[in-house]
Amino acid sequence: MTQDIKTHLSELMRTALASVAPDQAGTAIVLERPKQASHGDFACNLAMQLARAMKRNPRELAQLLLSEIPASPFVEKTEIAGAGFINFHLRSNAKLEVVRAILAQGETFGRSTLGGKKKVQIEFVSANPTGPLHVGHGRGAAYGASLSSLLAYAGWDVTREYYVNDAGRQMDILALSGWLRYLEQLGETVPFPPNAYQGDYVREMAREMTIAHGKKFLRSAAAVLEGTPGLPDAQRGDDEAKQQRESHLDALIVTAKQLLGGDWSYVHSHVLNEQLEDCRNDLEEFGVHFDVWFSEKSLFDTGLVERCVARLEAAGHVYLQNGAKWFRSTDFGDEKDRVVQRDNGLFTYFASDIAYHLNKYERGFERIINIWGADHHGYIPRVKGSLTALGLDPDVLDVALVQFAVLYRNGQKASMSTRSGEFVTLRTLRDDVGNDACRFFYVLRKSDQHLDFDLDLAKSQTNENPVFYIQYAHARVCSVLAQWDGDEAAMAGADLSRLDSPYELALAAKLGEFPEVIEAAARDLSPHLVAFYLKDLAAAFHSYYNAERMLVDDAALKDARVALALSVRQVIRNGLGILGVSCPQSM
RNA sequence: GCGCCCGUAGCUCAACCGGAUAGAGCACCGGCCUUCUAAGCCGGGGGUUGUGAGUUCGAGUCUCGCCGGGCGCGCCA
Repeated sequence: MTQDIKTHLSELMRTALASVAPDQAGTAIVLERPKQASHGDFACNLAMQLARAMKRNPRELAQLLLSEIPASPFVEKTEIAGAGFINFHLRSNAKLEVVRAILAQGETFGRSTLGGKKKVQIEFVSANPTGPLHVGHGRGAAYGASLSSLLAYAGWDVTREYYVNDAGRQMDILALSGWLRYLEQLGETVPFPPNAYQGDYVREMAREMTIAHGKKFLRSAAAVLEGTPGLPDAQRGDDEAKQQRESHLDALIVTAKQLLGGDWSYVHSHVLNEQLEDCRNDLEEFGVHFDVWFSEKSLFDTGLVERCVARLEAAGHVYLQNGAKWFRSTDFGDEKDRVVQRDNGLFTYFASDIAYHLNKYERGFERIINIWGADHHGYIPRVKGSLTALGLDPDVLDVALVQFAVLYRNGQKASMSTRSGEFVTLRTLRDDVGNDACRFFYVLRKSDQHLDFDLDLAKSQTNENPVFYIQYAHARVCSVLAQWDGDEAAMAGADLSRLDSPYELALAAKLGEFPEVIEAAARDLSPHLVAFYLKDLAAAFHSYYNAERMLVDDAALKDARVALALSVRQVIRNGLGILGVSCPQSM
């Protein structure tokens, strides 16, 4: 029953609708939980919806509908209120039925068949493995992991995937950075380029290489610098100077590849694997798990990128200009056409991304969700355009944008640039704040809203962090149950009729919302709704806890209250489980 | 300049397909521990939902203008 009380009411309304307005039978029945208790347990706005189509007074229509609603054993009374709402007041047995359902269903309570077991792929984080994850990635990780759990809970067959950008220039820069540090440690100092990776982790990787391979990769500084254009003055920030720095870096990469020959790919894969491993460990510790780590490089190795571009070409969506191949994305709503293959023959990142998406479709996913930083929003039209051009349905793909978290320390913005090395890592944040608070804090607001992450506040470990509030409710239930020391399983059959206080009925109503919250949150890709719901549930429990005693002498009443407490514990567990937050037994 | 997103209490944020008196937390003020965990509860002050129009039974929510903020506009990834 439980959730089906809503379905039940919906059927009552549909019966009334068929009788009052047969030609409007297709109108959706909307049942809401009124904000005010005096408005009953459910409100229906059907009469107002019909008013427009039928050009009649909503209250009159409400009266007609009301007289046609069949009698129900669960409904105490119905009434017309406001502009034409029909309010349902339920009998208390109907309100308490949810407790029984929770105890019977346990950790499956709230699960839904909404997703129909359809295969959905969720790709998230996908940070370049060129350095530690920072707090911006953390948000994407927390959101993606929670969303994945949420959709799985709502009946989807979820695959969590990380796209590893192991094929581009950034990886070359990282390999070069590691190698230059390696040379430096062996006494061959080449001026470290300002636009190479500065972080200490690069030095550490270099140290590991010296330990493992000694002087195997050693070359003279003079050889490295030979033929390399010089660096502009460090103070210069103009475009020309920036261009010169990039050229300098690229020249060094070319030289390094020549000097190292086959060893270059060793250095390259060494730094890649180091960073990837670090990243994976970081995420696993954060409770963020991936089913697939997908290599961008593999798209080139299997020739899919080439085939993909050829396919676009064959379909007439590609033209040649200035030696480069352009995809005519403007035909599909993009602002301008995009290069897929440069005049030097190299494919662009966009080309491999088209191939990646084609691959996703070919793997048979019925739904694809990309979680991107909001700064990539301009990228959506060209990707969707390329899918359309390939004859695929672009609506299979959803892109959920995550705004970057802006970090504040001592009331000031903290820098988050990876290259400068002055960023706060996710690991640092987790150490300071704790994984639970971190996971919860990240999903406490809509993902596409800016998040001000106040480090000092998060570090303070006070009750200002709402995750404690929810965990505390759970711990309180556990504490009561420990003192009660009865048979939990037997409570599934407890007589609940003794629960009649406003606190108890309000709590039961709140528990009953859980399945609706799950579905709404899954539909909107909004795990934050689960977080807000849990705060509300915890609040209802804390109020009750302070108002009534559960372990009373009256055995029947005690059993009923214990059953209620057990169901609260279960729903908190189910909810926090989706958000990746633990449920301590005591605090 | 063009495009996308956002403006809600002092601060950080909610608000289910457009519904009834716009809600929480923090901060501030006043109460509650001889009774299951005070990381809690109860009460109080605090709002022209940036602004001006429009759509309708009804707008924080939809449409348009304006003001303010963010992001994007590479043969980068």
